[in-house]
Formats: sequence, C-alpha cells, structure tokens
Amino acid sequence: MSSTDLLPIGEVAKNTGISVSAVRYYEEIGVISSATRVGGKRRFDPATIGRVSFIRRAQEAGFSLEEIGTILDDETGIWRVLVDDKLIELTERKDRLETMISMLAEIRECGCGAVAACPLVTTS
Amino acid sequence: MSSTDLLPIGEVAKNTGISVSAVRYYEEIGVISSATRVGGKRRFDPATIGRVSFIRRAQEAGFSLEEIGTILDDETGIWRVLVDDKLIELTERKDRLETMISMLAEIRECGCGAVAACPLVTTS
DNA sequence: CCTTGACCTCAAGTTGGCTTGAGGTCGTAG
DNA sequence: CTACGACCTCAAGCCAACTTGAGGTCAAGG
Repeated sequence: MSSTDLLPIGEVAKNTGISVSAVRYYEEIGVISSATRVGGKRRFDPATIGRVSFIRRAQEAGFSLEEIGTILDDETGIWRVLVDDKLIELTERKDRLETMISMLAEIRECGCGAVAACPLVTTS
Repeated sequence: MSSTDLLPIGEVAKNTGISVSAVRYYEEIGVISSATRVGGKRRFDPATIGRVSFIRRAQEAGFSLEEIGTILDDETGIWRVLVDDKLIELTERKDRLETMISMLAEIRECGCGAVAACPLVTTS
C-alpha cells in the first residue's frame, strides 16, 4: 500500500492496451485524473487501469470522451439520459441500415448494373 | 426534357437539405458526378437529388463518403460485404452498450456517489 | 448607378482523438 | 564513457466532412 503501488505511464499503457501518448492525452483532457509526479514523471493510481478500461468500452459503444467524462463524474444520474439517447441513436441507425439493405436488395433485383444508375436511387 | 431541366447548385441544396458548400464538396470528392457548366456555373442532373438523398441516408446508417462512393459505383456486389460489416459493427456496439447499461445500473445500486468512484469501475 | 443575390475559386479553419517529431533529462547496463 | 530505454514538454500533423473567408463575376431590380 506504499507509494510503490503507483504506476508509471508505461505500465498503464501496457495494462490497458492504449499507447503512452493516449494516456497523456487522457490526462490532459481530464478524463483520467492528473497523475502525481515523482521527479517529473507521472505516477498513476492503479485504479486508473479500471477507469481506462471503462473509457475504452464506452468508446466502443459510441460515446465521445466528453460524454464519458460526464458519465464518470456524474452524481446526478444523467448517465441514464446519455445512455438512453445512444441507444435510440443506435436503434435508428440499425433501422436505417435495414431499410438500406432491402433497398439495395431491390436494386439488385432491378438488374441495373451499378447502384448509381438505378431508378430506385436516382428518383426519390 | 431540355437543358432547362438541369438544376443550379442552390436548387440541389434546397431540395436535399444540404448546404451549397457540401454539394460542391461532394462533387469535388466525386461522390456525385461533376456538373456540366453553363457560364462557369454548375448545372446538375435532377437525378443528383435522389443520389444525394441516398448518400445522406447511407451516412446516417454509418457509412463514410468513401464507402458510399464504393457502393454507388459498385458493379460487383461488394456492397453486400460493406453492409454486412456495418451490420455486425452496429450489433456489436449495441451489445456493448447493453453491457454498459447493466454495469451502470449495478453501479447505481452500489450507491457509490459518482461512477468514477465505484469499485466496479476502478477494479476491472 | 449601385446594390443585392446567386454563383465562382482557392486556401485555410474546425472538431475529435490521437500520433509524430524535435529536443531534453534520467538511470542503468555494457 | 556512451548508449539505451523510459520518461518529459510543446508544437505540429493527420483524417473526415465540411465550413468559412477573401476576393471576384454577372444579371436583375429599385
């Protein structure tokens, strides 16, 4: 539990799979807390690893770093709103995609060489 | 059916809901075909409107302009691959989002003020 | 006659999420 | 001694998809 528990930036990078420069960037924009310095070098709380993993998973779910910051520091429950919005957005995108798929399938049936030439595209 | 059918850029913009500068940009990158010029001014085939609408819908489904170009000019059927990939991507994102939702819900139960402080985040 | 509005070009700016590069400090290993 | 690796800073670069700005043409209208 001594200060030897604190991790140098390279360890954080290694344990999370992100680059050293990305860790610095995350610190700079405040999405992970500012590391304490030992001889000018950053030392991170081991909890940072969990936090970064959370950040990555949230990014893969489609959240921006700003949104992730909001969620992480949230005490008000606003994360529910953000998550609901994202869910709606994804659902809409999927719907649009499915519409596109059937449209493209029709175009295929239509037999009109390229998609661009199809009346189903050029007139709508 | 005379050349009076050809639309000035402002009309294309108005009828598709995109800006004039975006139309020029689309032409520049080749996702819509180069307009013929009348006295230096662009005149677009009315089919451009359908094409732009298609582009917009594809963007909303998550495709980049480059991918859309590929789909539009496709004669080989590769659009199926692109669309399938996108569908997989969206499905994965939705799964991740759902994982996040249940995780965040647990955190909520956990009663630990902010998300950032929760052991469910800091240790993982 | 002069302004307004629609159009033009070309270059540069914007946002997000990083990376890259130049130039410097340490401490340890050969 | 020197080279290496890990770290540092600060500035600039990169990509996509546009937007903005400066400066110019041209026709119609008050």
